[in-house]
Amino acid sequence: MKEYIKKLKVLGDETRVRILRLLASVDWLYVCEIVETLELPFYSISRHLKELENANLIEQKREGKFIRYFLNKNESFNSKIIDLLTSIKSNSFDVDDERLKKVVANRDSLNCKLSSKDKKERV
Amino acid sequence: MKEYIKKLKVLGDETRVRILRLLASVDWLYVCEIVETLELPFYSISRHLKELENANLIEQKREGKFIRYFLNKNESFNSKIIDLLTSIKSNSFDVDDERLKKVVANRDSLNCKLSSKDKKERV
DNA sequence: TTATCATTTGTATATTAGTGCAAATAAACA
DNA sequence: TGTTTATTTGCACTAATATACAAATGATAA
Repeated sequence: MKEYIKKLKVLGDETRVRILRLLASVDWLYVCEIVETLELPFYSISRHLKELENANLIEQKREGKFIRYFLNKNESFNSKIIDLLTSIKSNSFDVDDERLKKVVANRDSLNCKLSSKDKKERV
Repeated sequence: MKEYIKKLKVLGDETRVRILRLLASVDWLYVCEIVETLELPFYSISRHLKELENANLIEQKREGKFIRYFLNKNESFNSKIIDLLTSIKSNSFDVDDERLKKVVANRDSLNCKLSSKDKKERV
């Protein structure tokens, strides 16, 4: 499929848009931080991240036990997409932003084990 | 579904992106002109137009036997989407633009019957 | 080496979307 | 009125996506 359609197709999902917006507001995030922020199961976030990566919208880098994800800023079309997405105003984004702030602030005491357990119970 | 996701979702299809680009380059088009330009079956174009309309990206207006479609320019998010799409460079768009030029030039002698027959035979 | 933690993946199932034909509308015209 | 033309729609079929669980992988630490 054409590269640009692949990118556009991947935008048609709220979780993926939320992930892209998170990554647009900080340099990078661990998978578990995204899980924590969006309150969705690990495997769900993982699959969405893979789709975003297949569309070359994001990239990853392993850091020991953790994996960092960050925006791929090497393509001008990507930047235009991010501009479009960050222009959207929505309640759920505000909530995400709030939670992200806390998660990043507590990065030192990061403990993915607890939060992912949390998630399972809450669902 | 949230309005903005509905719009983004609808962009994940090449035919719909091609339709939006056509409509961005002229004031309006008859359905049969889009069929003629994109060389796709009538029913396929019709269905895609309906999806674009459901997402409030385009509007229609009947003119006698024909129906005109045109961009909905009343939402700023729509304009941003159109800007994004028109920034894409692609061979197939060039071909569309060429054909559209001819179709619009021959608008006076418009004859949808012939061209849609054409389509069926070519497929 | 075993245990633990972060993340991904295989498989199964459910849901949604795309494709194509033929029939249905809606307007115009003979 | 019946016919033709432009467009939409119902239905059947196939293909793509989403969702969930459990098991697998890859890294670290005990």
